[in-house]
Amino acid sequence: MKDKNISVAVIRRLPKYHRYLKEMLDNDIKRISSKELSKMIGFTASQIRQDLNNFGGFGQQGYGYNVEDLYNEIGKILGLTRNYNVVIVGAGNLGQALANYSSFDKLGFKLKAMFDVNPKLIGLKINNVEVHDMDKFEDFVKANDIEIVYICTSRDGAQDVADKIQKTPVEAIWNFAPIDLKIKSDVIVENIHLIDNLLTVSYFLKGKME
Amino acid sequence: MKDKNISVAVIRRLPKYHRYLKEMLDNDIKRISSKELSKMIGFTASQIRQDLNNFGGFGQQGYGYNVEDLYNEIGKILGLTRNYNVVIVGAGNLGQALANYSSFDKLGFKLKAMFDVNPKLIGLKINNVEVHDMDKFEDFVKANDIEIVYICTSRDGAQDVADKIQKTPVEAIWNFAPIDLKIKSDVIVENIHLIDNLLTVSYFLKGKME
DNA sequence: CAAAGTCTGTCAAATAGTTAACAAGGCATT
DNA sequence: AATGCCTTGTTAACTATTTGACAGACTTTG
Repeated sequence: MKDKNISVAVIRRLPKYHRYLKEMLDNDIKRISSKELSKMIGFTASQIRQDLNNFGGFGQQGYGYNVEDLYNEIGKILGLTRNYNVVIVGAGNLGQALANYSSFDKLGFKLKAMFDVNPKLIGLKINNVEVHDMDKFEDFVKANDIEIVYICTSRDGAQDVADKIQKTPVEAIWNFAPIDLKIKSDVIVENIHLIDNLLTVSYFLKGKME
Repeated sequence: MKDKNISVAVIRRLPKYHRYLKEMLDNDIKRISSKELSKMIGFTASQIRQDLNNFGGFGQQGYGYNVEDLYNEIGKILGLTRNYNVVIVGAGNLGQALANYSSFDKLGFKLKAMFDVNPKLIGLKINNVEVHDMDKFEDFVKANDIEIVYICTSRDGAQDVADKIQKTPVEAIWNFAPIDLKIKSDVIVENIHLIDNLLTVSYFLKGKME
């Protein structure tokens, strides 16, 4: 399964398939056709078949797709076959919110520690995970095979964290700070730019009013 | 400025322009060419000119763009010329995090109230905004000209909130619950699907390892 | 077990989005 | 005030993505 030449557009749809298939699985639905899935998920049936075929022929003519198999296959494609060690930097409300989401844990993203510079937060336990002093970050990350860091600091702290990360074997950053991190190495960066997203809301709102 | 036929791809880049222009403004940079901006922002110069030209000729040949003017123009396009009344449903960590972000307020998104079903949270004040009982939601929203609702509930509570919203004049939803809301009216929905985003991280991580 | 119906995989067509190229016009400098 | 340099706006070429169409394969049903 050498996923070469798969476009990002396709990749970003995969989690949605995964989500809907999980729901079907929970509702004991055994099979699904691209047409039915289309109705639920809102993509065209053609697109669904095209998307899935990038990774192999998971369906069967005259039958459709086996929900459980397809769910597992997409899980594999998304890298959900093993656990990832994770830490959160920034133990404010947002960091705590992420620490408390059990769904990340269930998918294999295992939170090993949190870090902050604020003495009031250091030592706290959130959902059984301890908040450490940021001083300990590099050592901890190296010693515990951390692969992903969620950056939940303020805008100003984020680049510092990114710089520190580049001195470690960390492979990926999930960034919530409203800034584009400058990264020299090949660390993967995925951003949640809340403000950017909110501004599209006001754009469309404005369009409605006119 | 009849923004007809503008593609969503363009719209989603506008907030990024806005963000970079703000930074330049703060650094007293008066003018910028598409080429320089390209270097900073990572889009091609051609794309930048193309994007901006969808909305009008903001630049000047031989000179470039006036940073302040362009910032203001993009602000206008994004609907940042007035305030929006907002409430948050779900006063857990995430709701509280959003309530505490001053940047939303600065851009004109004015938080008027929060709502929750949890008696322990009701009555609390977060950043000077009170948490009300969810029972009061519809009345409050109607009485206070609320236009945008941020849904920060669990997955299970979200659709109920969406249903309630459709009985009010609320125009837009910013949804953080991991579900695609079923909406019959023409309410604008913008989703932050954290899990979907995180799964793209594991996808790319997996790709790196191979 | 054969006929009728369904549904995938895939190729081709259509649409959308991005990049390249350049003419025309303003700026800066002498 | 004229020359040369920049930089936009814009058109056209190119690339990517989505949709449509259908042959072939499997399922279902009687």
